[in-house]
Amino acid sequence: MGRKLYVGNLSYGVTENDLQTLFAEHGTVDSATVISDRGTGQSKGFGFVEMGSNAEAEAAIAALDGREVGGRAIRVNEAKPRAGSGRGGRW
DNA sequence: GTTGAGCGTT
Repeated sequence: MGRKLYVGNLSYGVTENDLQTLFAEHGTVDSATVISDRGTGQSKGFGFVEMGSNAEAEAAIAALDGREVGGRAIRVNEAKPRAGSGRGGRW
C-alpha cells in the first residue's frame, strides 16, 4: 500500500502549502504537490500528498475526504502510480 | 475543472 494520496476537486486557490497544513492535522506529511498545467500555469484542480505511513494516509482520507476546502468539497483517495513511470512510459 | 513530467542517464 502506498502512502500517496490523490486530492481532487480542489479549488484553484489551494496550493501545496494549504495541502501540507491541512493533511498535517491528521498525520505526518512527507510531501505535498499541486498539479498545474505547464503550458498555462493554471492549477488543474487536483494534487498529491504523501504521508509518513499508510496508517496516517488512511486517517487523512477518512478525515479529509469530502471536506469543504476553499469553498469546494475535496476528494481524497489513495493515488495510483503516474502513467508511464520511467522515460516516455515505454522501454 | 478529478490521478502528476519529460524526450532523456537524473
